Amino acid sequence: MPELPEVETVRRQLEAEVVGEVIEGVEVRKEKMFVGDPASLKGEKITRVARAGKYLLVYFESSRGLIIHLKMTGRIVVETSEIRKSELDYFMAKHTRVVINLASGRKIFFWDTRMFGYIRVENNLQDAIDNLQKKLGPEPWGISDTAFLGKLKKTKRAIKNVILDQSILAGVGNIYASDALWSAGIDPRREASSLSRQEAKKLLASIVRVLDRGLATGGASDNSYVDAYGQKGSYQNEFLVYRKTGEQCPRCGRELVRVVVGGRGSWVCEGCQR
DNA sequence: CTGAGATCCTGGGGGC
DNA sequence: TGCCCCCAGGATCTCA
Repeated sequence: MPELPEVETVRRQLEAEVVGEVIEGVEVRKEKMFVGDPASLKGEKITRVARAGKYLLVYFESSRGLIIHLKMTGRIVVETSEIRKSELDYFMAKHTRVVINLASGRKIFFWDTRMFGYIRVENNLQDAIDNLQKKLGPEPWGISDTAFLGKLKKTKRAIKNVILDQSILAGVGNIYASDALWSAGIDPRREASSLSRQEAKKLLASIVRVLDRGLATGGASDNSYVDAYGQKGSYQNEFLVYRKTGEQCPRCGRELVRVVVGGRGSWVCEGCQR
């Protein structure tokens, strides 16, 4: 699932590939996944690609721009000489929902099996980003232990639901939440307000650590994620507990179990997560 | 106000 | 081989 490390990986690559490119036209194959008038993008020049939480932000030279969310199975892939024809054919297959044609002749593919993701045209991108930021909490690197603890103390919700709440902390998804909670030795079902200062500090440090590890490995390609070059990341090879039902806890050896928290699968060691 | 649950969607996998 | 059902989960919506 594209979470912060996956989206950031795509952002870096997309920025490296498409800044300076001018949009020639947009081919929308799935109406619901493109919000706005595709024809209006002709002539827009891309100047910057940024990110807010799990949202990709594509700036144009004008005040306009795009907000992209990959949701669960979205992929953004840029046509480059490194991507072989066979791979492009694959991306062009039935799950390609939008194709952005660039004046240089290259293409940006928006591929999404489950069609939860979207590209939205914003006539005033900065205003749209400002509104988006109001709904997003800080990224895990940008919050103090004290401020994090303060947020936890305010709610009786399960700690896992709280760290997945984008208005509290932006960028964490199910994979990194499960691994960070294991790393910090905290049971995902714990009431958030019950965490001690020490536990909150440890959890925040664990979240930062797993996200950094995700970034360093190019993200998790557990099922459908690939980067902007169509390549898999490798964080899935270092999952701590995510989707490891029945395997041994790396810390205490007890069998890991899957529990459901907030309707989501969560992997936990009931021996060393309290 | 909070928090829980449904919803959008398709494909993969297990059971029989 | 085929069919059914469960599962995957980010954000948004409804409802208690």
